[in-house]
Amino acid sequence: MDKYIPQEIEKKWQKQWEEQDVYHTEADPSRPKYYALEMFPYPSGNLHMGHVRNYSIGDVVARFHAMSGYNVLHPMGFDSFGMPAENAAIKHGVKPSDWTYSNIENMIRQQKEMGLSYDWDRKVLTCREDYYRWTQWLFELFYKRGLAYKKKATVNWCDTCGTVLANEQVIDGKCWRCDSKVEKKALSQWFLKITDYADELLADLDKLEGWPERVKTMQRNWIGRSEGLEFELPIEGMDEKISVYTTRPDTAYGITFVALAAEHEIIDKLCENNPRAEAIHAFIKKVQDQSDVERTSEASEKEGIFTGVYAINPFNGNKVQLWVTNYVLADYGTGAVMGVPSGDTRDWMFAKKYDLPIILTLQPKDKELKLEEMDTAYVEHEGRLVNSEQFTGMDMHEALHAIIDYAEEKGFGKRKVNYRLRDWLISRQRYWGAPIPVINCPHCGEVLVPEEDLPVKLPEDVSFEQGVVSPLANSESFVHCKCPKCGADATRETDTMDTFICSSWYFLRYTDPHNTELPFAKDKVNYWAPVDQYIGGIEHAILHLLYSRFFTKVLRDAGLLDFDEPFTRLLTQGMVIKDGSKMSKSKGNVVSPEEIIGKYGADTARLFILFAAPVDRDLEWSDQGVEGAYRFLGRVWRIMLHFADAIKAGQDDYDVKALDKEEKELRRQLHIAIKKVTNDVKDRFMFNTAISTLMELVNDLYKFQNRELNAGLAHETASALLRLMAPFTPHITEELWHRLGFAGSVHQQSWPTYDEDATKASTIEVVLQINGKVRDKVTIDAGLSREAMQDVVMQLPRAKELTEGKTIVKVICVPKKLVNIVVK
RNA sequence: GCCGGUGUGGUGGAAUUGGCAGACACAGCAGACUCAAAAUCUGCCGCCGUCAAAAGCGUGCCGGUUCAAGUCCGGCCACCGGCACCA
Repeated sequence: MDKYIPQEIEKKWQKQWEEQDVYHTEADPSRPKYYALEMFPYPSGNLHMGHVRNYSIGDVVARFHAMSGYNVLHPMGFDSFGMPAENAAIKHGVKPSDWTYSNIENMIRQQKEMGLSYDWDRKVLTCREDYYRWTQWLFELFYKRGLAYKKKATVNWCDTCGTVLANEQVIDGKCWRCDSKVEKKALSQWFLKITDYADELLADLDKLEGWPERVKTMQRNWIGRSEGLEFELPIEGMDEKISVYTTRPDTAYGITFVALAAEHEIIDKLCENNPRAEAIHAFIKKVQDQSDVERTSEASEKEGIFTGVYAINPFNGNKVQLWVTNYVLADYGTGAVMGVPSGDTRDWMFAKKYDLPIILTLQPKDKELKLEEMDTAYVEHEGRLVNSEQFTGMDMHEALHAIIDYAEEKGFGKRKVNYRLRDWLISRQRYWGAPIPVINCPHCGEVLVPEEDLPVKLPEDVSFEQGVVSPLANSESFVHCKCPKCGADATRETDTMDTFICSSWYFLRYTDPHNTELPFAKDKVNYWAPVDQYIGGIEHAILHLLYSRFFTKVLRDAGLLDFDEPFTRLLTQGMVIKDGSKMSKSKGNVVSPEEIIGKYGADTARLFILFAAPVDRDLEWSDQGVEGAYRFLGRVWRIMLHFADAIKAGQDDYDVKALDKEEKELRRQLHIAIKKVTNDVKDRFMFNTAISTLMELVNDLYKFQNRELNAGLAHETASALLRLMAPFTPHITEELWHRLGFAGSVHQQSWPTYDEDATKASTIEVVLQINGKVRDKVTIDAGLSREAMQDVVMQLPRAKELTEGKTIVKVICVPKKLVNIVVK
């Protein structure tokens, strides 16, 4: 008998599928569509196991839906702008484009070796002119809609990367890519106004039922919406007011000071003719010399300096001190905070340190607080107000709203919603990215490059050297240009866009990848998108997934598409772990996909990775586990060929009544397996249990290896088994499909269906329980009534023995499952 | 601190609606085949106990609801992830 040699059959079928273009897709409004998408990779040069896992999952989803009758879009591309290409240029003197394209070529070869069902004709590379032209076009669309603007701001600077970073790209004060410490710099940079969409980005998370809870939670945290009151305190002796924001207006009668951020603009005015001015400026300098990390760390002490100036609490007319502090954030709320020591832990500590007064305004129900006995603030959201004039005695929640109403009525405050989310900084001082299509004219100011002049191409006369910031600024041919409006000599923007812009719309481009008139045609995008199932790593929970949602909403408002959310369902796969930690070169625990595929074949690699753990959990790599997957495929191979004659002789239509008892049971297991695998793949994404079901079915088939098997049943079983396995292991199933005489490609067959009646057994096993403990089992006729079943079980010797001399309190009978006798 | 997730044999994991805990696989042990080995096929495999059985124990911990709890409720613990001086 032929041996299973994956290397031969995989090559053969990959070639044939490619030649016959079997994965080509066209939009077809008469058919239901399914868009399955894996996050496109950065072209680092080689696939790693995380990729293999990602694509294996996606391929099962895509192939399953294709077999289930959907018109499936399953594309692949490369997120091919970015720093590593530039680093390669600096280190090895290769052009970023050459480095990138050769990496892409190698990775596509590896992806093809996996046997993935991509429509390669739709390949999207973000670094190609035919793509970044539309990235620039979209930037201009944002600009025209008032959503792209340039401003001078304190931004995050990574010196190692020689560029700025978005807030989302700063993780624990460090650069998301190179892990080096992020500094603050004041620069004029481009931003996208994602905050305009904060409310919708938050609210629509509730619509995303197919998203993991933790991803939605992360986005909620990141957006950080809060509701409260913004109100003004007049400054004593000056014609100025200071605005503060609070989520606890119910504590407003307890204000004893106001804390200002060191950067607050009113400080200059407060310092005029102020004997303390010098000390105040010295304090501010000290604060600003601290890094962001130091400043915001839990450990750093809250410090401040009294300005000598007082503000008036508009609620009760109290005089309160104005302090400059190191703990109030300049860019959140108003940059000034009301200080209520009795109701806020930080304010309490601050007041204790500088001996500021404390007023209690809230009493809990179950105990009575006394200021002199308290050693921290009372921060619970529960209780009744005290010392709060007309609001005294009111419940805290009621008072919160009543006090806002009062402030609005009196005209010194208003309801306000604040967000933690900041606008998206998109300028990057790097070469290998999409140039920002703006020209700076000495007369006209900032001017968009006319649409017909797009793309603004990356120049070739660029030298890459260590430490050079903004390579484009050093390119003569790039910088100098004419103003499109007035024709005067002008200069170009020399920053490129954050690569997260490129990846915020690539999934839309797949729907119409060759369009030269628009980024995508509306009918095509509306047919294919939104993505039905998106699959990728949790590391993109905020960055890419939030940005893509933002883009989708803006493009909807611009009329380019008709849906609100880009990804209907999201699956965040777990990491691939070896010896307890993520595979990485530095840890030396990397297993190369190429090696595994070379040794065992792609089918084994895919099967193992899908079987070893549920898709959303981390997966511990096991060489022995891979062996096990390979063994299973060998078992399938042998048992299928063992029954080859019967399978070929059998027909789709055969006399099921002619089957003997064992054969009937095999057929029953087959139909149970079809039901279970379908359910696991379609609704639950439980590929590990789907595969275990297939293994059980194969085990059942082995019970027949030393006896005859009905040809009709052999045929039915092989046909269904190969189709059930096809999405997981596309090559071996295709090979066996042909060898066993089935027509066409297994991948173009319809998904097997099951006969509910065929899954039913004629006899069932029921359990005898005494006081909830299993004491015996008995096989009964499946057709027995509840009463008859109970009688049979009650008559069991074990039942009699164990109830003898005891009182039967109760008998619970669960049809077809168990009888529980409760005795005393 | 707030939010989310996870916790089951030697190991990865299963148990979908409260109804036989441990499917499937890895590792291990044994048998068949073989001169032998590999490969393959078959069987055993939670702990304790027993010649074998029975009984008992067992899903992070404590308690509760229920005839019945891995699953529901209350209270903890540990680990992982996110947010955090956001007023």
